[in-house]
Amino acid sequence: MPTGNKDFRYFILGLLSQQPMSGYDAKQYLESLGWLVGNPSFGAIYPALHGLLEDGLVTLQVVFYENKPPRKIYSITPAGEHALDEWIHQPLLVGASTRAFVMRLLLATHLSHEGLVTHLRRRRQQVVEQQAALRQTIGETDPTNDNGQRLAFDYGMTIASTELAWLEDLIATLEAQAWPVSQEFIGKGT
Amino acid sequence: MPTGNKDFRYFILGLLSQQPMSGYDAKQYLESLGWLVGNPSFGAIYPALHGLLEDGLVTLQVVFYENKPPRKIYSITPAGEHALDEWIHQPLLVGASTRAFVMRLLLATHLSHEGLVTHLRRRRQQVVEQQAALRQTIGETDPTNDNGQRLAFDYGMTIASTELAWLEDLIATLEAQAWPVSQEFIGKGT
DNA sequence: AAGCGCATGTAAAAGGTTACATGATTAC
DNA sequence: GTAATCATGTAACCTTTTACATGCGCTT
Repeated sequence: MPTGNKDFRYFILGLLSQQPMSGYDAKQYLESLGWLVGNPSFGAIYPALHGLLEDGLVTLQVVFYENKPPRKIYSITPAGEHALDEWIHQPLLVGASTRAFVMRLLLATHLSHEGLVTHLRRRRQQVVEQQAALRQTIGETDPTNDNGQRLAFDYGMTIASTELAWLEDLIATLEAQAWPVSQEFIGKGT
Repeated sequence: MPTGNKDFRYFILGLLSQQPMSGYDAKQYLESLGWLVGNPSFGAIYPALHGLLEDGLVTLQVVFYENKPPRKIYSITPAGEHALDEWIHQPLLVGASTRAFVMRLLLATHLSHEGLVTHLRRRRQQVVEQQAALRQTIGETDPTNDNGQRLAFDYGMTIASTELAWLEDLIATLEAQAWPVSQEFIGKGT
């Protein structure tokens, strides 16, 4: 399969594109996000950085301190910018995790207006499909059924509805921002 | 430490405790849940069943058909019931995934009233902490900051708030039921 | 006769966590 | 002197996906 692989690596690359930092920095930053994107261990972060370095997507600069251990600051290269751009514009795989969605959302600055809207629309479709699947299963299941299943369905539907509303709202806002161009056009026509 | 060990295996065991089924059945059932608990592959399901069988937590019965391939129906054993009971009452690890929470929620029938409330309370605490972490990071970050970050924070806060409200609501309902404990119809015994 | 749905299974590879090792400095 | 923070890194392990193999019966 073409995409989906090494999402985490590209996400780290995205962080570096916003600001050069060390592996330690990256860990702290991710922790500050709560569990939005999980809390990967050093065993995941350092190898990711080494890989990016090997591929020439980042460069390394060692900074020495008098009273602290030296730090390895990674910075993105032009090749890295290009790779990041390619990755972030790839559509999420069907059934991609919420985490995959949030990772790209966090790097929204690297998306064009159109790219962001597209990303949100795709997520919206997935959430709609998730809701449909739940509704169908709930319909098929006889109502005398398991309590845990009912709770989980309700949970899923509640979260999905909220996310959907959030997405719709944001999409509408972003589309309105694109609107003035057309309005100008319409204005001239009228 | 994102998840408890072998959560998935125990989750499958939980499915079997609700109804004997084959690996193929399990896959279909999980798919019908949308992405509530993910869509594990056969490469995850079959080995899990083999492991359960080896540990004596399930038994196997092969059912033959005339026009279809034979199916291997797994049923939970008393030892399996016991192991399931132990597992499901263990508190989720700090930072456990939403998926881990939902898996236990789906098996809520196997939790006592107290056990379910405890489970929900622990999840509530985690969501509260997640929100606190986000608020703090948002506060520390200067407002001229990155657009993607703002979007992701807003997303995280919105989802978290909804989940929190859902949890509070359910906990309140269950606590209200706690006194009129009522007749628990355990099993189908007459 | 080709292809699909059923149904099981396994091996290789990918990706992550856990747990450790190192070593300097600051705080109690 | 002992713990904690800073900072990097590796190796063993665990789990899961990917991708394949098998084989039957039904449909086109």
